Amino acid sequence: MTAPFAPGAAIAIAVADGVGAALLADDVSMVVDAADVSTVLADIERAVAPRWIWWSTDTARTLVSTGFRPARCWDLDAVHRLLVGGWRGGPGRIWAQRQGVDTIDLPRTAEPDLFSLPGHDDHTAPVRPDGHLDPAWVEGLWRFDTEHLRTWASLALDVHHWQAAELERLSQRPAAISTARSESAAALLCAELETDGLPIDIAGAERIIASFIGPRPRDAAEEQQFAGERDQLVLEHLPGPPGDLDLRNPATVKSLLRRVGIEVPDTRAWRLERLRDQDPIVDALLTWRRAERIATTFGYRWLDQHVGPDGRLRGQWSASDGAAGRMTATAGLHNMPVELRPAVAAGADHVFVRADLGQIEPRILAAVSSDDALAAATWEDDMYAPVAERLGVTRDIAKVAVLGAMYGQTTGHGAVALRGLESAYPVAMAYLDNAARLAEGGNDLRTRGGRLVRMSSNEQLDESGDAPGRAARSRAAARGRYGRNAMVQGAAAEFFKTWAATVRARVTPIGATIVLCLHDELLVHCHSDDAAAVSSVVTDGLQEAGHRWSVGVAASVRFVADTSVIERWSEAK
DNA sequence: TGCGGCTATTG
DNA sequence: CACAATAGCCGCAG
Repeated sequence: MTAPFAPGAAIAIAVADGVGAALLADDVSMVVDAADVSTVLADIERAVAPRWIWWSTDTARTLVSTGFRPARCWDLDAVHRLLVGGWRGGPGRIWAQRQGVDTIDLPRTAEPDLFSLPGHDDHTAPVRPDGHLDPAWVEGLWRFDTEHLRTWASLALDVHHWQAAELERLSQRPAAISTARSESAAALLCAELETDGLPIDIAGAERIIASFIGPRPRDAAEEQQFAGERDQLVLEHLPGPPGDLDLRNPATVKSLLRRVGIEVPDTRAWRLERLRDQDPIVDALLTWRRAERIATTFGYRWLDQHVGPDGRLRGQWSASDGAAGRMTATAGLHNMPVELRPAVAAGADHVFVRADLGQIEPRILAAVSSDDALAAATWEDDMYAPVAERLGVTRDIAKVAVLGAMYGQTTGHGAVALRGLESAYPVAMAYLDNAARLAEGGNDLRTRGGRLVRMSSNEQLDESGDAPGRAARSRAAARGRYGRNAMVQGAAAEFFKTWAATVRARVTPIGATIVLCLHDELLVHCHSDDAAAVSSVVTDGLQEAGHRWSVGVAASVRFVADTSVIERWSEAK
């Protein structure tokens, strides 16, 4: 059975569990039985190395679960989010965008009721007369035949052509097409991350948790008892009757502190930290907070819910969430306390190759703004050193100033150095100011990779008839900071995904897998014997991504990564 | 029961 | 304590 597709063809694929798959290129179509999906796709992959086109990452999840991991893809949902911004997607919205019809009030299917007969309805056409997709037709796909899947694939192919043409029209054209591909690859990677999970040493994790909150409680009553005992370690410092105080209530904590003569506007840890000497109860409270955090969020329940019997921590991954399109993950994969990192451990005979990008945001700023002077600073391993020298300030001040410029800070220690930045790096600073000014005025922005950052219909803060008062100015300033930062953070996210996609492609033949993406950090799990090879891939992949990033940029920017081979995540510096 | 406020953690 | 995110618990409104 030879695949009739042309080398490198764009092949739309629609799959349904138990039904099979329909494959469609411009001039070729094919239907595959459910049982043969993974083998047939693997054959085609080997023969013609196509780019697979699908409606949503759910297709990627289906393929990964059948054992087929495509090399290249185009995820209509991922590209849609790139084109129109935000996190919303789905076939109905994607199709409406392609048709140029209203996307505010999309048709929905009626709630299923006793009168609608499953498997038998009148919906025979996918597109309604008003141009919208018929949601009932789409939702019924899974129980239809391969002929319907073929229709679904042909619509995907149509949207793919349209999206590619739209990207061509953008002023960021070359970057946007390449971003569409890496965003798609990142979505596929998300499906793999969900399947593979992060290797965890369960016994080690339990020991760490126990060191904070004691042994695993046998039942709810014991859990409550242990919690009460932890509370007591704080309350016993109080003069007078302990009463029935709830340490989880900030207002209670504030009045509790008042009883020992401490007055604070809020009870955040960084504020209490400076008051440790004032009264022993402060230290007890901070220790209690730490334990409480482990108990509620990263305790035994977390372990039981998210770590499988195979010792893998699994969460849901999104390839582009939020304003800037960073990757996000649930199950604590992105905010695990450092104390728990020793429990992230490679399997037997395996290691992690860990790499994190150094000073990624200022380097990205140099690239997207084409600031020659700032780009020159990126030639150094520590780019804040030359910046500090040029500004005549310490390295720490220089760092705070650069970060402050990207975040939109206007007060504090960095404020003075900020003025120095404006004369030393006028191009980069003008780039940021321009983004902030546009965002303040409610104008949409696009990152270098072409992602739309919506400021016009932003749910952030809409006000009807607001007088130009303090509140309105404050909201405008907030929009400015939001937009200014999104241009840098968003481009950094795109760069990271380009890097991750490259590493994914190169590391797969070695038999290694990416098990964690953390904004500027990659964790690759591989056999110990392959550590050196994987390390090279990670480093070379960065050079490749950096080179691609510098195309069309006047200034040449250097990107750096710190790479190490470790057995536990905590071993990294 | 849903939502805003507060708090914690991470990059 | 600026930018982004997930997630828990509390009090309050409905």
